[in-house]
Amino acid sequence: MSRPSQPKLNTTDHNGVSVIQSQAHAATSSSSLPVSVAELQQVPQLVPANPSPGGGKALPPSKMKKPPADKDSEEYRQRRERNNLAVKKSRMRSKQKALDTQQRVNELKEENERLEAKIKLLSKELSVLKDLFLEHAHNLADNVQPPAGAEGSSPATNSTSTNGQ
Amino acid sequence: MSRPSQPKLNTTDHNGVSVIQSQAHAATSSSSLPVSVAELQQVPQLVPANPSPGGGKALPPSKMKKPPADKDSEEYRQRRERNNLAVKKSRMRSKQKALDTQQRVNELKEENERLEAKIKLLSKELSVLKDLFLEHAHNLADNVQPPAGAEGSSPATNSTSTNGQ
DNA sequence: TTGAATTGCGCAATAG
DNA sequence: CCTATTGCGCAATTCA
Repeated sequence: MSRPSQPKLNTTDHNGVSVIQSQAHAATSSSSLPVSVAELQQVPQLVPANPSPGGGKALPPSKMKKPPADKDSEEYRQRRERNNLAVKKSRMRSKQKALDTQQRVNELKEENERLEAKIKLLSKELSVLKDLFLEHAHNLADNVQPPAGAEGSSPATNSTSTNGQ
Repeated sequence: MSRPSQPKLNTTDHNGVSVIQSQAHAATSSSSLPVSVAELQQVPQLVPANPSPGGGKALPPSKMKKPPADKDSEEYRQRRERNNLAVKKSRMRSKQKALDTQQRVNELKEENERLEAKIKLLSKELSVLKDLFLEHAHNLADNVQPPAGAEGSSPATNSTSTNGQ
């Protein structure tokens, strides 16, 4: 949780030294094995040994920390490369996700506009119908029963306010 | 796991070598001299000279490249630090922006729901009013004019379909 | 030309 | 043990 490892030290924290042999990938000709010297670099074993003492089973709490990092070790290089790939992948996904999210915003905004337009339309329709309704109601209430169709007799059209959000 | 195995463009791109002297601020040794050794490291001038050829004006194609990078130069360190700062800042903003965008999505989604609910409501209201209207229209059309308020005479309520967009 | 801002990349610590 | 994430520094580029 959180980030305990935060040495406020500025320049060069863990990095310290980072010498990488420039294995110019140029040539590519014959010399197949570029680096392979020094593979017998034994790390100081923090734990003397663990030859299944007694029963000969279980070895769970092997609190083996980390032998710093065998620099030019073959395996080291391999791990680094793997990690580098993972990092690249992860970052790619991250970026993609950001793009997707941005696009989502655009889509939602669009839909929002559509919905608002629809609301406007419905509101208008409603208001019209209500007005018509009121008009009739008035006619009925006033007992005004014209013999044959008589419109345009409403001086003040009560505009019903649309539901205020 | 599928390991595409990177072809060759392996590590050490521009990096090549990256040795960073610890430069522990704590005076580890007696030489209290802060830092100022080796400052006369002149870089090989890539361009011999540029004595304004022709007129004494204009200097567009001054292909002055960058003397690689004076490693322990005082100014170098300063520039690095500045850049590191800028990088941190930039990344912070970038991350913040991503968060904001994500939140924007949430807000828009919320508003969308609200709008849809409103649409549903309005549609319902409209449908009711329309029905009522039709009913009355029928009554009038059928010339059904009860002496004094007599409703409930519509056996089949015509359900007007709501406008489907 | 200069300096800040971005960007791609590798390293190491750590989370899962 | 391995991959995925994350913070960080370096260097090349792009912007102003």
